[in-house]
Amino acid sequence: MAEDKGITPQKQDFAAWYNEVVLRGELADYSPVRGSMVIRPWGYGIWENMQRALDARFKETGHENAYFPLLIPMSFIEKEKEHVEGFKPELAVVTHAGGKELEEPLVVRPTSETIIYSMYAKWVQSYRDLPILLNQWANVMRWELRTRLFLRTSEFLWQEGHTAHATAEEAEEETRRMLDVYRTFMEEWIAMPPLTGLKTESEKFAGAVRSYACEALMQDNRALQAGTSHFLGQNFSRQFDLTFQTEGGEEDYAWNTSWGVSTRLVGGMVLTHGDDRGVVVPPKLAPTQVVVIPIWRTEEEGTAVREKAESLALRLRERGVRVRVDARDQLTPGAKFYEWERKGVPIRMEVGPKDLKKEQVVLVSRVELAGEKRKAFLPEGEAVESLPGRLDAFQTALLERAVARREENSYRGVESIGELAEIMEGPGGFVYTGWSGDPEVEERVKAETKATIRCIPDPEFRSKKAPTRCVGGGEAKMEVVWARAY
RNA sequence: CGGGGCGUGGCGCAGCUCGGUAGCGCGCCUGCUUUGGGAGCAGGAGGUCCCCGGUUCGAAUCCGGGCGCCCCGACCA
Repeated sequence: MAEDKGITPQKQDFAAWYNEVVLRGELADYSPVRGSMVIRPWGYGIWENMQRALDARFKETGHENAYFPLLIPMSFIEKEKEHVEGFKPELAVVTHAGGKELEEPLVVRPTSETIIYSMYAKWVQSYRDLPILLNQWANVMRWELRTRLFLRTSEFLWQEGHTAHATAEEAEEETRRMLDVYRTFMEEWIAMPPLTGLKTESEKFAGAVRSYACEALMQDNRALQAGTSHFLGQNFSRQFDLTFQTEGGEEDYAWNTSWGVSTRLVGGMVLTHGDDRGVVVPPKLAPTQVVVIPIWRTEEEGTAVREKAESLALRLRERGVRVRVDARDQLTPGAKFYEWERKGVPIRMEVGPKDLKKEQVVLVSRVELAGEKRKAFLPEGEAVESLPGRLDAFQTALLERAVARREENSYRGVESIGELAEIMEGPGGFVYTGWSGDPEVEERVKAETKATIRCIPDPEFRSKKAPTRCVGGGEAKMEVVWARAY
């Protein structure tokens, strides 16, 4: 029976590995409707921790939460030309309600720009009403052809920030600020270090003037667009009459931004840190950071050991650690070890009769950190005292590991499509090349290599020596990063 | 949309070639023994075999049609 208990190894079949890790780690399960999923408590707890951290940052940067409705009049979506074209194929439309056909079909929001800016139009008269800085936590629906748990489902949870400003400069600044919020969050909380930069015309959000994105490199060396921030210019303002009187008394259209991250981040976390044992959850995101497993034989031992486990848990909670004691009697300790490892709890604490006598505990780390054994036998006091530090070290180590992996799989100075194709067919990764800015080149490279331009990287990610040749021949006007994407 | 796979107790599957009244593992329930890396034994519960139609004395099995889900390729956070 030991045979079917393992998870398909990453190296054998990455897609199968991912599915099994998500399902068996109890992050999510398939729902009866094609392409939609149920987020289970463990997965939702991770999302809640993400929400908490992000929400705090949104508030710190001056935003408030609000809620706009799920249903949007079809005519709204149709107002912004590029916006409709971008979303039409994946809209779910309500045509009947209350037992009869509706006069005007309603769209289940794929995103909320239209409804939100139509409301802003109502609320804004003067430059004094600006800026409006709102965010909403919501579900959205995009009828995707091909779906994957967390990474692409028909319905998903996200936040969408929508702001209106009096000047383009201010809106642009907001766009960049929120991209940076995302980037920092991904690094500090998910330990998933993204590349940031500008999207090309063909990859930008439908309806935006410019899109910026966080692009993270997963363990299979494919890129995951993990967060986007858009400068919308006056595109939506014009369609929804979002005008205001300037200080000089003239009428002008407001400048908008929108930005979002979704439950896709949970998938990104799995694809960044997971291993053949299952999920690995960074301590800052883990609903349970330390699981205490009492081990006993006799009832007498059981009582003593469980008591000890509870008192240790209490002491850890006093130090701000999220702890859970798993005292279930029906499972052997080994079964619990496997279960919590599958779910990715960062640290396990074992307490048995032997430890009671020696006044020690066993700490086992979910992953082997640089230069440390997974298992440590420590005096109780020391274990308790050291745990917050251990969790921090765990978090830091994950980020360092991920940064190192990203750099090891980044290729700079690539000058030809052939070279790029070779990397894509082989190991994959981020490939930096020069680009003329010609969409035709972008299209051709994509057709030949299946790689897309993930972004025009921000200055800090650019190569020391700027490329001079475009990957498709001719002169380079800028540097871009290619990868096969999720 | 194209290609592939699958649909049988809660889960994973066998049975289908060659029709004869449904089985295995895990899980679940009860009891006893267990518990430091996925416990053992004994007893037990649980199934419209995806749906509709056809062939047949008889269909999980053969034939026709439909539906659903998953995976792989073109579009997307």
